[in-house]
Amino acid sequence: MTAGNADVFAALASPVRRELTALLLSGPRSVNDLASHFEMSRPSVSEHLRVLRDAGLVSEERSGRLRLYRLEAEPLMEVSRWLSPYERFWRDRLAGLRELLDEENGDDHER
Amino acid sequence: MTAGNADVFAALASPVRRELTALLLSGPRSVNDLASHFEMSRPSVSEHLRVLRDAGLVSEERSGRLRLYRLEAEPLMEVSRWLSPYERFWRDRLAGLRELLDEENGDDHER
DNA sequence: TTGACATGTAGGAGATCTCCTACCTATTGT
DNA sequence: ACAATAGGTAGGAGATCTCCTACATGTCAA
Repeated sequence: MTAGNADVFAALASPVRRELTALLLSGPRSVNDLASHFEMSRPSVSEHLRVLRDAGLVSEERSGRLRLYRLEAEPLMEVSRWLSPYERFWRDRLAGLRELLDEENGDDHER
Repeated sequence: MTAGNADVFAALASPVRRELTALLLSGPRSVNDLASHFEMSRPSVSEHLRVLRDAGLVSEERSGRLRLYRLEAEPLMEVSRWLSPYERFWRDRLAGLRELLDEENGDDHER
């Protein structure tokens, strides 16, 4: 089970785990490297990494005695796909709002 | 405090709450209307709505003895903004993948 | 081989989540 | 005013989360 069966949103619900994914944006990192950015113990970071792994958000690659964690794109793309109907929703909303503003004052706006 | 102080990602971590926001895409709905789509008790749905409200994802408007819950765009836009660096990430990744495939097309590999 | 390092796992304490069943309040229709 | 309707809140049971400290495992260097 390398894949992501677990809930991606639940995995991203923790600020710690979001920071972990942010750290991994710049490339793969070892556990100790990642853990050094937090106050909490290294084993706790390890557990957060497991949650991310179970959600498919990261993968691990062994390299000697290091384990490099790497960000995986697919689950994030899922989030993006989930978001798209809502993007349409707020675009419509903003369009409606602008219409309203336009008709409420005939002034010309800058920009 | 109508605004969303609570964690949007945590609010979206629950499948029930994601389904609630999906239901609200088509427009404002009352609590009973929303609750009718779930197996769980109405008070439990009410609590989920509170979590969404605390995150700013929905707002409530009283209309007689009904309370209409309405989807709010702003927190979803925050999610979208959070996502954008990752979008860049996976685009780069896909671009790299295509490059790799293109150059593998030239020579023949086994399989 | 031995020691040092990198990391995962076990087990547990305490906090939080999720659901329930009462119960309370506000609004509407008669 | 009274009953019915809509919906929030209290309190609690059980599950899950989050963190910790040991401890186990695997790898490298001497």
